[in-house]
Amino acid sequence: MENTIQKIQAVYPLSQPSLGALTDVLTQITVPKGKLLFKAGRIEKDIYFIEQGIARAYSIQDDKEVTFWFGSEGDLLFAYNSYVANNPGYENIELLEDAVLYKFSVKDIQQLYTTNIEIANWGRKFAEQEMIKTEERLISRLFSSAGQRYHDLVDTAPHFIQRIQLSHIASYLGVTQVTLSRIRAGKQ
Amino acid sequence: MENTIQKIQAVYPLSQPSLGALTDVLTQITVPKGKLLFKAGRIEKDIYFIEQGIARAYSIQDDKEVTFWFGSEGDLLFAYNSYVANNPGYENIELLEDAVLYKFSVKDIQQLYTTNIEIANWGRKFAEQEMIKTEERLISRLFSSAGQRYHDLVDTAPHFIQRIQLSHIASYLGVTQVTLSRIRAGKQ
DNA sequence: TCCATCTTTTTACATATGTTAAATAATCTT
DNA sequence: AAGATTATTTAACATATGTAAAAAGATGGA
Repeated sequence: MENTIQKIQAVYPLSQPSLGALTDVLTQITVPKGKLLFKAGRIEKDIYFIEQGIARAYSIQDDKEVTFWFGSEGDLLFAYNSYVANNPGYENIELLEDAVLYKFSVKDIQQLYTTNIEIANWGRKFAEQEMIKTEERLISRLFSSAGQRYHDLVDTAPHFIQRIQLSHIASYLGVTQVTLSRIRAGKQ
Repeated sequence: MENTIQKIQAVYPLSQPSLGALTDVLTQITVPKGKLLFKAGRIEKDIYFIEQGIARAYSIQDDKEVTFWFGSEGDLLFAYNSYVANNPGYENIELLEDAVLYKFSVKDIQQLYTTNIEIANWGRKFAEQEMIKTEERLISRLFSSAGQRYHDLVDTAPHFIQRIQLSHIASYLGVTQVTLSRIRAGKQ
């Protein structure tokens, strides 16, 4: 569980006992490529660390899939509204490769939040970092053209470009695959 | 400080002693319309609750202001990167009306986070709620046209439409003011 | 290795949105 | 109240991106 431990300590360093309390609630599972782990409209009870593999989150809008997130090793899979407020999620999350995950329940982590101040602060830092990342994605949409954002993605997350099919990348960038082809051909 | 207290308790209910510990670090200030409270590139040491007034956050991109956030009574003014990581912010925050704010320092709140588990969980819930709100803004951009988003804003936040000039609204919606005029005229 | 399927690119055309500028409307100042 | 300034709408034109369909390329199974 190397990637998972590294992610946990990168969010907010925990003492050995607190780290133990957190890892005690984790269970390893393997999931095949193509598995739809989260479905929109459900209250999701579990959260997963990605130890190995790649995933995308999408929603259906006017009969079309809109991809709005990619994750890989070290990222967490969770439904925002289920995690925060025990409400139905709007995200479908699909594994794009065979994956190894560490699973735990929202209930377990919330129990730890109210009893262990280190883990409460871990949860705070985790939410703060997700908040920053989400804000960055929003800002990048507001400030940059699809072409710029494609090149940013090539520079900062080449593994996404290499491992994910272009129809999903185009959707993520907010353009059609035709436009992404034009971008890749250097026509803008 | 009615709006501020109400906001604090809405994020995560605090016991009387914890609420006292938090409000003890607040100072009331008044700020005139037009004041630029946060400037991009600075490490911002303070955070503010909006007790009364309205504000916008924007950045400069290619010589143009891009507005990406509005806030009013009960919202917090803070620079994401300064609050989370003590880094320079990318946001300019301008008061659009004469305002009453409650000010406190990032340092003070972080001190409380490490010593008071209730306030640590308050900070966690606050970040989680900001994360959800930011994700919602992103999703709304991805899924809805500017026209739909304008009508959503009219329905869910009419005070923003009434109190904020249309050039800022257009920027927030990600279109030019010409397009917003066409939307308002019902031409789409 | 060949065929079927899936993915990506290219083409041709339609259209929504941007740009620039002018006209109208609203607000502020003295 | 008049004039000046600022905000909003309208018009005319240019262009980037979407749509639909076909072509080209890649992948996988028998």
